[in-house]
Amino acid sequence: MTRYWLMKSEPEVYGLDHLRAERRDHWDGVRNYQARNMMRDQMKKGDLAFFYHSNCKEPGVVGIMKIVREGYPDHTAFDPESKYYDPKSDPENPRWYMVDVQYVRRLKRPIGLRELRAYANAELRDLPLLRRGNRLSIMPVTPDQWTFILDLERAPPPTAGD
DNA sequence: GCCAACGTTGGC
DNA sequence: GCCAACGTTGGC
Repeated sequence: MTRYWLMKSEPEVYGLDHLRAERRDHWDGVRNYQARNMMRDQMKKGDLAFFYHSNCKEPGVVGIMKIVREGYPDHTAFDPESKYYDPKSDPENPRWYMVDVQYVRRLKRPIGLRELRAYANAELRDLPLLRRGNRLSIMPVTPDQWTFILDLERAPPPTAGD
C-alpha cells in the first residue's frame, strides 16, 4: 500500500531544484520527534511525498518525490562540524533518523498555501498543514487529500480575489 | 523583522 | 511531575 506524505524544506536551504539536480538524496536534519517517528517507523519504500517549500515568499507544494530508502540513522547528528550536530545522538544509540528520497517531478504549477487554505474547512479539513499552529515538518497525507491536491494542479491558477 | 504557537529544557 | 524560560518554526 502506497502511503502519502508532505515534507517541508526551506528552498534557500534545500529546495526542489536541489533534489532535481541530485536526483536522489537523504532527507537529513529533522530534529523533531514526531517527524522522526514517521520517518523511522512508517515511511515505506515506494511511498510518495509532496515537496513543500516553507519559510519563503511563496510557501506551497511544488513537486513530488518518492521514498527510496526507509528510515536509518541521520549521520549528520554525529558530526560536530554539522549544523545538525546533536551530542546526545551517537552511532551506538542514534536519536535521529532520515530516509532517502528520489525526485519524481515538479508540479505544473505550485499549489500555494493560500490556495490550499481555501479548502481548510472542506476537502483538506484534516490536513495537519492547515491546522492552527502546526509545526510538523513531515506529515501524512490521506489518499483523498493527495488526489484532491493533484487535481488542483490541473485547474487554472487562482486569480487575485478568489 | 515580527511574533504567535509550539517544543524542549531544567530547576525545584 | 510541574511549569517558567527559552529556542525554533514559519507565515506574514
